[in-house]
Parts: sequence; C-alpha cells; structure tokens
Amino acid sequence: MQRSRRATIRDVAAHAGVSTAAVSKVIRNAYGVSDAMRERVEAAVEALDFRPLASARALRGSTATIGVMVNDVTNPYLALILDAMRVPLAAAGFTMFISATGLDRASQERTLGLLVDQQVAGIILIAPRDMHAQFERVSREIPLVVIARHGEYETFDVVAGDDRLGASLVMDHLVRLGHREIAFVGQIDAEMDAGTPHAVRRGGYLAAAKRHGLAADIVEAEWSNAGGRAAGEQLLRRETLPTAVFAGADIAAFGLLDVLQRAGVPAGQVSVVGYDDTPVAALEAISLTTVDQAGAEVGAVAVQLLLERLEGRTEAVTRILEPTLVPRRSTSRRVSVVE
Amino acid sequence: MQRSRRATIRDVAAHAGVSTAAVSKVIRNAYGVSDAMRERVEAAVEALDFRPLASARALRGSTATIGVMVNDVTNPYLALILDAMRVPLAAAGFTMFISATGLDRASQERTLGLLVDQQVAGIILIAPRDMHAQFERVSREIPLVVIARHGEYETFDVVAGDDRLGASLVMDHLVRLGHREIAFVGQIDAEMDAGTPHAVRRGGYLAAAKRHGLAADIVEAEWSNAGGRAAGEQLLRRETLPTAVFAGADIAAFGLLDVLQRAGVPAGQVSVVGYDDTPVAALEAISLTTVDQAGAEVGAVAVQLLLERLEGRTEAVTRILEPTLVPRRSTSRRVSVVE
DNA sequence: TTGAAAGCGCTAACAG
DNA sequence: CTGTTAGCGCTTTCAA
Repeated sequence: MQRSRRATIRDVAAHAGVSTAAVSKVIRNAYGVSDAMRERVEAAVEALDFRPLASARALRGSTATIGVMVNDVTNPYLALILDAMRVPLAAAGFTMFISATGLDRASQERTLGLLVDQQVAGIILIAPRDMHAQFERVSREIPLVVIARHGEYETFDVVAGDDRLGASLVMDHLVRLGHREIAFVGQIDAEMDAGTPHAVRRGGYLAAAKRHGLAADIVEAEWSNAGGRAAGEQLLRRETLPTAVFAGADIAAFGLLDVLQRAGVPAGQVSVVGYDDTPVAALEAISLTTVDQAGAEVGAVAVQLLLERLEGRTEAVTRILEPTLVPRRSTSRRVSVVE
Repeated sequence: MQRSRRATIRDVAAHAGVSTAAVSKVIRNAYGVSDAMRERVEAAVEALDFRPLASARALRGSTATIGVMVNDVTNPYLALILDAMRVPLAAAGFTMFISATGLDRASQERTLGLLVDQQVAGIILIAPRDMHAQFERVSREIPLVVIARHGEYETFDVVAGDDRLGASLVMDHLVRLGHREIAFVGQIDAEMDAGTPHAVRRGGYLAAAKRHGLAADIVEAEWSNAGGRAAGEQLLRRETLPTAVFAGADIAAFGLLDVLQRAGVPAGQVSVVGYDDTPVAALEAISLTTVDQAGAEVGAVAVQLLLERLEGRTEAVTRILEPTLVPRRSTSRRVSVVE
C-alpha cells in the first residue's frame, strides 16, 4: 500500500469546503473564526492527519524553535544545563534543537551560522569561544543568551557563575587547611580570551595565591579526563608533589586523582579540588571537594532570559550566579610530606 | 547603524548582474556554469554575505539536516553515542540536530513528529519507546535508524548491543566467582515492551539464573542514580543481603554501591556489576565490573547505516554488536555472610 | 466572518 | 551557457 503524500493546507481546505485562509486561522488559533468553521476544519485536520510544515511557516516568518549550541555533550555539567532547559522551553511552546560542536572556534562559528539559517526564534550558546562580532550581529536579529562567558554586553544576555569567586573559595579553603604549595590545572590556548571560565578561574587562582603569599604553580593541561591524567603524570615526575591541587573542573580532578591513586600516593597526601559538583563527585568512593555552580539553575535562568527577550525585552541583562564550596574528603589538613 | 535585512538570492543576482537561476546553480555547485559566471557570483555572495535560507530550500524539497532523538542527555552512555555521530555526519555534509525528550512515550511521539515536520533528511532514534506504527509510517518517507531496540523490522535499520548475551556474561562471571544469590535491578513499566534493553537484559538474567539453577531475585527500581540508591535501600532492609547484584546499568550501580558503602557494608561483601562501561566505572576508586557495549561504535554504525539509506539502500539492516565483560574489583569471590 | 490572492526565498524545468 | 518562470506550503493583507 503506497502512502499518499503528506496533506497540505489546501487538502484540508478542500476536505472541509473552506478556504486555506480559514484553515490557517484555525490551526493558529487566530481570531475571527466561527465555531462552526472551527469544528469543520478541525475535523478535516483530524481526518487527513494534517500537520503544518515547519519550513513553509518559517518562510513566512515565524518559527517556534530554539537552537542551543553546546561544545561537548559528554561533559556532565553541560548536560545538566541542557536538561534543565527542556521542560520550560516546551512549556512555553518551543521546540529545542541542540547542536553539538567541537571545542574549536571554527566549528562553533559554522554551527551558529547554521542556527541562524534555520531561522530559529532564539539561540542559547553554552560556553562558546569568543566570537564577539558574530554574537553582536546575530543578536541584532535573534534573541541570544550566552552561558558561561564573562563580560557585559549591549545586545545579548549572559548567564555565568562567578568563577573568580569560586576560585577564591577553593584557595581560601585550602589555605585554611594549611596548604602552601597549591598547583592549578588549566590550559589556555590561542583561541581563549579573558572571558572564558578557564581564564577567570585561572585569574582567581593567581590573585588568591598572591593574596596569601603563595607561589603560583600552573600545570598546563586541558579540563578533561585525559587532561587530568596528564596533569597527574606531570606532577608525579616532579621531585616533590604539591600538597594540594585545584584541578579546575571535576572531570579533570577525577583523572588526576585516579593517576595519583594508581601511582600509590597515599590518600590524603595530596588534597584535590574540582569544580562543577557533578554527581560523581558526591559518591562516597570519590568524595571530591568541589564548587557547586548550580547547572540546573543556569539552564533555567537562561531559558527565562530568552523567553523575556522573545516577549520584547531589549535591554541586555547579565546574571552572575554565586557559587558555593562543597567540602568533601578529597581535601584535608596538610600532611608533612616524607621525601 | 541599522543592519540591512538578510541578503536573498535575488540581491545576489542583481549585484552580480545575472539571473537567480545562475546564482542557485553556483551555490549548489551544479553543472552548467562558466568560470566567469562562477567568479562573478561568488564575488557577489561574498560581498553581500549571502547564505541560503534553510526553510526556503526545505520548501523546495531537500534539507541537509539529520534529527537525532535522545531520551536523556544526562546519561553518559547516550552522550557517548551522540558524540560519535557528530563528526561523520558533518563530514558527509549534514547538520545534526539533537532533540531531547523525556522517558515517556508521549513526549517521544511528539518529538518524532516535530522532526518530521522539520523535513529532516534522516532520523536516528536512541533508545526510544516502542512506537512501532509510527516508526513504520515515518520510515516510509524518511530514512530511519533506531538504536537500542531489539527486533527485526522491514522498513528501517536497527543498531543494538546483544543485551541477552551481555546479561549472560555477567551471570556466568558471578556464578564462576561462587555466587548463588544474585539480585537483578530493573523496572519494567507499562510502556515498556519486549524490545527494550531493559526487557532483554532482564530476560537474559532470568534465563541465566534458571540455567544455573538459581532463584530469580528482581529488585524493582529504575536505571538511574536515584533508582540504584532506592535498590540499595531495599536490599538493606532485608534480613540477608544477596552476595551479588547485577545492577543493569552503570549509573544504577554507582548509586547502589554508594548506599551500601555509606551503610557500612564492607567492600567485597556484595559484588556489584553494571552495564555500559562508562568512564567513571574505570576509575580506580570505583573499579566497577561492567559490560562494554561500545557506545562510540554504536553511534558510528548508526550514522553509517543512515548514510547508506540516504544513498539509496532500501533493504532493512539490523546490526547487533557483541558486548564484552569488563571484570574489575567490584566483583570478587563469594564471601560467607556473617549474620 | 470568510475568501482571493500575493508572496516569503529558493530550485528546477524549460526556452533561448 | 544563461535567463524566465512557475511553484513548494503557508500566512496575511485586503475585499466582499
């Protein structure tokens, strides 16, 4: 049995014996249709299983889709943010399409362009590279919310955690435990500007180290499981281990801890701190001290700001969320190191 | 400075002094354009920053977008699959849009409908509920690949791990270690049919238990962190703990292990097995015995099948991937339990 | 309240 | 090789 082609608004109009304009009004819940008309049209819609084609609607102007760009779907913190956006967007009548990119700027620029080409009604970017000119250009036409970038902007909204404060909380915590040799794991590449969480946490680390009169000790490695492992291996090659490491992100802390543990470094000898408070950090077997930056709230706030924009707000809003330290067993009082 | 509206193909044609048809051919790399023409058009495209609107193209027929539906973006195994699809799809010239749903069938049906309305060129569904009629209907019009469902179908392709074998590997492993009281964590709800990984793993567990002459012991709880915790609490309320638990999924195993550990159950007293081999399972501090079902490969195979369909294949293909057991420290020889 | 008709931006015959 | 033109399916004036 050959399936007939998809029903169009004309098919519905013919079936109901009315004009396409009438059908259009009914399916959009627009004003100016009699009850009788509505009923006939709805019956025809039902009978033909009619659904308006998104592209035809888009070509006339409106869409009800929101594009969300994310640079790494395997990052559990980002997943938390994404997950928090789904329900409120749907409740507001929007369809969310997630577009995954790489970490490089080129793929992110391409992806943002594609979202614009799709005429999405609004855009949320999660932890994008700096593409300031493009942000401005896009946001002049489409409501835009950027998550996890620092800085005040004129034409779009920003939601971010206070990474400088977060780094400071971590350092104060470690210093209070008696630590003086505190390493920081992080890597800044050529595409990374001052507005990234990387740069801000690093800056917070440096400022706090200075404040406490400590020597800065930066281990260059990216925030990933592999990066954390690499950092751990770098440290093991040294003559003396630092007594504490601020790994910059949970995911890196896990890799780092694992390498230390496998190398036989006694638990408690090196205190390790992550960032994000991902669910794994809370497991008793891991018990990683970290910084909670409320991923679910970030997502919810971003959606709220976007919806406000879609309803007409034009002034830019920047929302900085306050992080909190979550102390666990991966940090402890400094132990004197036996050479 | 007011931004001018987006350039259209007519603007480009006017700017280059040629017809819109010529521009269309150039931007599509179609045959029948002189080099001179190509150059002029390309210059105009550049000058006006022209990009074709996706909806207008879609309305004429073709799109280069692939829709991927996933029921839980916070599930690290699913994230692995998603991540493996991005690069090959992009390399083939397609844009991937991920659509997140809930676990319930209603939201999945809605989402699948939305993808169709978007005229995506192809669809990949990851671990969907049973919506057989809709699968058939959709796949008659759009190439469709379903991941993580069992069964042979006529009109679409399937990629799945052999969950029955996986469950069997787990049980054999535990029995070899001397275990006789082996519980299984899992929950089947009304919407769940025989083709789900849940049902198949449960079936594999039951069959293996029978084969080994063991009593079946199913703990009803969902495969999530919370579900694993709930299962752990259920077990703790019993007079005697089973000596081993097959948690059904890593994510549930983590929660379960955590509850047991916090309750003071000595390590090694209860062997626990997960499923999926997510990165966390490999951490030394967790060291969870699990089943590797090659998430990255699943994603890559799904993309490959979809691309084949897009190039014209019409016969349905079902690809079952063989899982392997990954033994780690969370399972050990049975210890006699002290009451 | 209803319908006729124009047109969104692009592609694909078809004619020249 | 190049241009003219008729739509794709829908929304939206504008008249009736």
